[in-house]
Amino acid sequence: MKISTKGRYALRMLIDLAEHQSSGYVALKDIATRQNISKKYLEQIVPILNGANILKTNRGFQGGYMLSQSPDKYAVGEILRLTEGSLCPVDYSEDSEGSSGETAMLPVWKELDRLINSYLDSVTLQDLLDRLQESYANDYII
Amino acid sequence: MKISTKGRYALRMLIDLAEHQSSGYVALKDIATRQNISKKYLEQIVPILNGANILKTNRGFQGGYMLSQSPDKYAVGEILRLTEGSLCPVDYSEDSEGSSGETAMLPVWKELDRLINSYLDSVTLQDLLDRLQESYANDYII
DNA sequence: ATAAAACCTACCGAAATAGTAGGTAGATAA
DNA sequence: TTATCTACCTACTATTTCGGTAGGTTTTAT
Repeated sequence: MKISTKGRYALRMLIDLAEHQSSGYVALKDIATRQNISKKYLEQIVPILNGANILKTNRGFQGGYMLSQSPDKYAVGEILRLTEGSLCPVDYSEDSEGSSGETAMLPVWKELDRLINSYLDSVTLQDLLDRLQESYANDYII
Repeated sequence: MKISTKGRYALRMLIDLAEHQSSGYVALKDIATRQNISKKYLEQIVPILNGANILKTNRGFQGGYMLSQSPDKYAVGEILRLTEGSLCPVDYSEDSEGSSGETAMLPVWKELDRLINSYLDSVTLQDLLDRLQESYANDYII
């Protein structure tokens, strides 16, 4: 019952991009350094986001990535479903043999799935950004 | 983000035991057959529940297992935490290096954790049993 | 005594996880 | 036009987890 680094790194990358929207295209190298993630591994995650039109890309010298939409258009749930596959805690597609155990648990798994997705879809990149600004502001006051 | 067979099988076993409370000690063989689970694999899961005083055991001839308490005393969340370990979707124990990405996500993971546990702790074996009875009743009517 | 049950320990193949490594292709600035 | 910086692509790999098997030992009602 864990979210893998793949999904977490994708989110961290997008948060980083959201923070640096004004900087134009941001090189993967910089994101990797700031977020303390292996750049090579990030390279492997990027195509997933790229294929879903999450990012705008510039290749070559001074190339990099940008968010293709404003941060309030990205739900955390959406990103995680892209990178992690379904967030559903149980595959109840096949082999629901109808044993009493499975029958009894099915509604529980469905409700849990609904709960998880509903919450994660309610949080956007913009929300995360707002909270970051707040935490930075607090740091300044103290 | 999946719950493994370990936790699901444990739940199915307990549901089976709850259904057969009146039958005295129930042999693992019977549970395995009814729930369509490898008995040998179940043998490996049982000690986890046994160590937490979930079960009463009788060894030897006509031995088997019983619930040590009434079904309303068992929360699904409790069973899953025993078998799966923490249900928390992210280990935020170490390496929270303070990169903006981690900082921003931390409250989200915590809230998700709270949500998951809160829901799963609200469902008891008795609830599952009640729903099963209902579904059996519906089958009879149709 | 014997059969049926729990209990225990070791092993094992496949898949997923979390990366590395090394190279190709495109864009820009000098 | 050439050097450099970037994205992009493909393959490999070590480790861990998952989902079991296999085979034996101990306990106990009959």
